[in-house]
Amino acid sequence: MASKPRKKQRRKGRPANASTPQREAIRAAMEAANSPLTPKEILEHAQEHVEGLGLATVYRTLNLLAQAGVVQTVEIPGGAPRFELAGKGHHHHFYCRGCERVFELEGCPGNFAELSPKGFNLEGHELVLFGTCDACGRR
Amino acid sequence: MASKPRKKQRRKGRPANASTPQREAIRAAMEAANSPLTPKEILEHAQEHVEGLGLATVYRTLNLLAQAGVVQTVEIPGGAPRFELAGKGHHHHFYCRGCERVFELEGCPGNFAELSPKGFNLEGHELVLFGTCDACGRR
DNA sequence: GTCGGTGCAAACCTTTTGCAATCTA
DNA sequence: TAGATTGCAAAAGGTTTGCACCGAC
Repeated sequence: MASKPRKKQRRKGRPANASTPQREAIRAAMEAANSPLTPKEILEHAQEHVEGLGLATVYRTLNLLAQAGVVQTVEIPGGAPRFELAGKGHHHHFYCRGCERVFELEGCPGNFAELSPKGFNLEGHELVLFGTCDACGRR
Repeated sequence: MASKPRKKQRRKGRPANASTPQREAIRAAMEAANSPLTPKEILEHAQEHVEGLGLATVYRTLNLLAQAGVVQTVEIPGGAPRFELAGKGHHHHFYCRGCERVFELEGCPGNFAELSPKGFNLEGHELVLFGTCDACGRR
């Protein structure tokens, strides 16, 4: 180790976390949808605005936004991982086994503290409901 | 046409879903653990009883047992898929962010029907609590 | 000119599948 | 012997990473 680590001299080029057409398109795709989307779905929607957009950029951007707390991951047991914009307040999801779509739910029964064993520190929870949506139930 | 069997037509070879050392070891590994295990963990534990056991066999057996309702999948957001023996009654899980272990919880607040939108048919739910376990909380 | 962002392709990881060998009823 | 199970390796999906090029400050 001949040289000592330099301090971050980062103001030369473009600032980090810049707004780019790709990132705008990815965020727009998620805003347009009112339910969590898979990376593939995000790619397809965003490609309508930015041609040549690659899946790697979608993943990189999603990870970036997730780290910044702008997007949240939504994992449905038995389903593909999805992403949605954060900042909508605490809510949960309903997964329709018929059309495999995910719906956002309002409200939360909360109060799961009593389920935690003694000495455990409860920091959060995840709740997913399963069944059939209105349309699939009528079939 | 060949003669028709009068009793249960047991085929010539080994009956399907037979008990084998591999399957016994896999089931034993899950019984020994009091928390859901990942396929890799199951493989490592089962290999102590059956040398040369392959990961493919673990997956095949798990899928077989899952289809038969003997094991259940437990998916933790942000964690690897895990498997546990079924037949323990309805319960949920606590995921410790410190040691990344999964603990089984007793009881269930139930009654999530009111969260479902009108016309939706609720068939089931999945609940996961996050936080730190007793040991990790003392650190 | 620098440095971050992007696209492409290769690498990685997890899970599934094809196939020959093995084993049991 | 027939058919089921297994182990290995290859395949298949999904996600991440390396690298050269491009564009914004």
